[in-house]
Amino acid sequence: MNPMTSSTQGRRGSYAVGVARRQKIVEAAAKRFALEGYQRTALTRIAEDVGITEGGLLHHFRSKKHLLLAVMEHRFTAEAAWWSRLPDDADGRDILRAMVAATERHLAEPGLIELFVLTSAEAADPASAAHTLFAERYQSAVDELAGKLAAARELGSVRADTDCPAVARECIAVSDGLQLQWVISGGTLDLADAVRLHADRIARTILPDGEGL
Amino acid sequence: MNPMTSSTQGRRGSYAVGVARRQKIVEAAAKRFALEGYQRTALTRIAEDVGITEGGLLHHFRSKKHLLLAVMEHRFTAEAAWWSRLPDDADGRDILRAMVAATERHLAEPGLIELFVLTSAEAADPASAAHTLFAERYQSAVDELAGKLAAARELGSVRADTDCPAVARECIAVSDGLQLQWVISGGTLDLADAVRLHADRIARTILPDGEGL
DNA sequence: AGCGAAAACCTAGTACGCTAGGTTTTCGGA
DNA sequence: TCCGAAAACCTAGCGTACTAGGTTTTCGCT
Repeated sequence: MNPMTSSTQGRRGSYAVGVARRQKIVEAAAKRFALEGYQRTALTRIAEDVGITEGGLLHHFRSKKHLLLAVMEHRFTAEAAWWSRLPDDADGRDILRAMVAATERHLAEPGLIELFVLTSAEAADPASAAHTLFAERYQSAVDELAGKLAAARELGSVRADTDCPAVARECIAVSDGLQLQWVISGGTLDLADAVRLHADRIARTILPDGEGL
Repeated sequence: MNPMTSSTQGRRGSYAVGVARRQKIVEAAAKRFALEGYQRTALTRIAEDVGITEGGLLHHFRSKKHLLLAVMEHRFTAEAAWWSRLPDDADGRDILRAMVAATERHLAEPGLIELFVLTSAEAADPASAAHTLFAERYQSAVDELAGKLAAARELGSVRADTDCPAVARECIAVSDGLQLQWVISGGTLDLADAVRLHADRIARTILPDGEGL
């Protein structure tokens, strides 16, 4: 029998101390990243926060980017949980309104959009770990949204000639693109309103009544 | 008289050697960044390429980010020049088609979109130099596109009830957001097609005939 | 021509991200 | 209970971005 299934296999998992430590690290990192920015926070500081050495921290997270990734993964999980609360039989209008609501929630969490933009850039490098995470996230985000739209189309609350995956991609692109413009404008841009305007345009082209939101 | 206007003012400008050096540095940096990526290229390498020390390089560009910025500024200038070729009396359809064409041009230049996404993230920090550049770029990009749309609206080739700045922002957001999805998909996504689909939707909502492209 | 001030460039040193390899701690099983 | 293997953690050292301060080069002006 191979070592993985053997009864005498070595201890594979983490120790209790390790799990607790990692959680503390992610919390400390999230706090510092949001507060002073990713670039400006030194790993040594985070390590100090949780009472270990920089080297010790790097045992748990192979690189600073991996740590950023862990923080973002945390956020994504919360985001996915929120979306799953949208009922399966939601009509087209409900779905578009949920998009707008999601943007408003993002705005409420300070520093989140900045971190998102940063991780996006990191993900541009195919060799990075962020790339894998983001590739998966985008795939599932597009798929989920497209799926909900397709379900609504079956129920007749979205036009039959709608290209659901394309609309889903576009909505996500607008959301990301406007978020970028928002951070760069220094918060001047009325992000929620801009997203609403787009959702309204989508509504006029994919809802059977041709009306906006 | 103040020192700025005095005939005995010190030599303010750069020397010929300096100008030439800076140009060489930007060229070398652009090449390396596109080839091996921003993070992976060391300043020492670029300095070697142009025959100076790392310290010497940092005399011309205060930081690696400033250098990246200089490279991007180069690209933006070329981009602006391209857009200025669009005639002032272009109708709504022409403008939307130009958007699609712009995307196709971006795709032709390898590494450009990656660099753009990277600089975007950098620009999220209000204290960075990239922030200022991007803020200006977005403002002028939105203004120019909105202006062209408004002109078309005056000529009747765009509906009278169109919110031109909003449409401009949305177009740019979609372009940026889809570019992000493109790099993350590893080039799998048909970017040009996705942009075309959006332009088509815009066309149906802002052109008088209600037709697509 | 050559003075002199500013640009151009270099050297030395610092902080940070990260690696390699060693030491200590945890904890399931004999 | 206590062995031992893996996790947890540390120390030492490297490469890179960047700073401070000094030296050399450029070039307008007299």
